[in-house]
Amino acid sequence: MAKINNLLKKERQSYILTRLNLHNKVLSANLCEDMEVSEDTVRRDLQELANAGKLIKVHGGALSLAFSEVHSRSKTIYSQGQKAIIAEKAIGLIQKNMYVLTSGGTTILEMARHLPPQLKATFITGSIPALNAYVAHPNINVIAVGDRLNKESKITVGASTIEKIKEVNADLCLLGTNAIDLQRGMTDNDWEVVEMKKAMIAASAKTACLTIAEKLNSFEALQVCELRRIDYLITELDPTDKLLQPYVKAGVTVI
Amino acid sequence: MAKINNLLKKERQSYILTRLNLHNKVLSANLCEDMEVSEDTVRRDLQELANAGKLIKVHGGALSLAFSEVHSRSKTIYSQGQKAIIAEKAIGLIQKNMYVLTSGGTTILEMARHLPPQLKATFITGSIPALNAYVAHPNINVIAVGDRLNKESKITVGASTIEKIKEVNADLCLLGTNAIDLQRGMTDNDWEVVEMKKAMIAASAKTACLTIAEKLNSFEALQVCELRRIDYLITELDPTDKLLQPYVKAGVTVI
DNA sequence: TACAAACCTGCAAAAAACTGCAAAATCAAT
DNA sequence: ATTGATTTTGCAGTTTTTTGCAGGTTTGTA
Repeated sequence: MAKINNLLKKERQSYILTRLNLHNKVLSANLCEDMEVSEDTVRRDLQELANAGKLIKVHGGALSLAFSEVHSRSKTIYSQGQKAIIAEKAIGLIQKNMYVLTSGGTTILEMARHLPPQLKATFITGSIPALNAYVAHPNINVIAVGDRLNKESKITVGASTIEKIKEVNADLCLLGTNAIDLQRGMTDNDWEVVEMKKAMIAASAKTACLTIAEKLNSFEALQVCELRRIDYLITELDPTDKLLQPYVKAGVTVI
Repeated sequence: MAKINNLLKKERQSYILTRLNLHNKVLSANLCEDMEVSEDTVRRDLQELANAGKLIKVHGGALSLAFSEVHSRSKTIYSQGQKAIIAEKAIGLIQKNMYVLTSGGTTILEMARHLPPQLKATFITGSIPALNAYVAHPNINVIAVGDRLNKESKITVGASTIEKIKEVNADLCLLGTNAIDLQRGMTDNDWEVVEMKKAMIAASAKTACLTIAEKLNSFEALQVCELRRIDYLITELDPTDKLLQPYVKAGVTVI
């Protein structure tokens, strides 16, 4: 970083803000070296800018305002909206009298809440929160696959669950997804959950993968299935989005 | 997962939350490796975030709030105070490592919420609301008996459910009760629910009948079991209450 | 029941922040 | 240009924050 000296107070502060916009963070030690002023001066500058609400002061430096917004309330509501978009798209795949296998997860839950009241279909799942949502629906049939409960993921797991799923010939499988990328396909971090999802995919004619775009191109330790086993990829983005083109090219129908 | 170093404290915590939102859980060991700080620092970060209510700290890592928020809405239950009394009495019957079959209903639900956190036992049920309550408990094992869902009563019913229950040798069966009287024993109004309860009683060494006193000496169309099959009768009243004496005389242990 | 991993407590070193103060710089008039 | 008021800056000493570590304890699991 270039050294700049003999700055007036105003100039220093605008320099700090410029750097902050560029890198989203500044360190006091760096600033006082580059501007050739004492740490105290830098600290006082940061303090003033923080009081003016132009940055967030932290121990050792400062962060840009964009930083705090990442996990604010508005962000969580925003992601709720994204999941609602995904939910609507997924519902478009469900036709009358279909048998639908679903996993758990917040995205699936959102879909369960958005199901149109007149829809007639049969939903099969081991996810307790999903079951909870399905029972509120007036017309669908619900089948719970039972066995031991994995309390962390709130789904039933175990041999009996897998067996029951294998007996099903479902039309569609809707899977909430923790991670997906081109090389490793769909991956997850819980062995039992992975086994469940594998069984669901095997028991369904078509598989749809629901995920917010944030989780695209990330991976976890355990593979659920290769990318080519996935028929539909559903995100909140427009199918023409640049981020999704690699998946289109790989043969997945992106919705 | 990519390594990122030289982070400010706020950045570290933000990074943790991002990863948590992405994958629903993080391991301390992973985090301290990826951010290149000591385990102590990670632990302190997680502790602070947990105190701020941004995540759930668990042994070895942390969990996202997204999942646990789902079941937080608790409707006010009819005569909740009385049901709490019944719940406490019923819990007194449960001993360590017991296998307990339970039906559904608000009284059972109240009991599920009152279970002492250190209790270790196995609970088996087909009731979705009960399952929802059981998953929140840190130590119990939970087994869901699965099959078609009866949406009115929110329990699983059908041949497969009955079969599964028959395989169990439970120590105790806790039944929420719609109606009980001296002549007809326990009665109910839903064919499928009655079949489930019959199976549960047959599969248990002891049967406890939970009911508010209001429902004593009333009856419904379908018999679940005769009075002599009931080992314990649990109401909110004192066992010496006049209303209960006929049941004592009939050989039921009134609690 | 034994073992390893995770946890907690207290401590100490390093970095950063704060406090008060005086020197230096800036500004605004003459 | 000079002077006086005001602001800004740097410094010394002290306090706080952060971090890692040593130890002893708890916890989860096989």
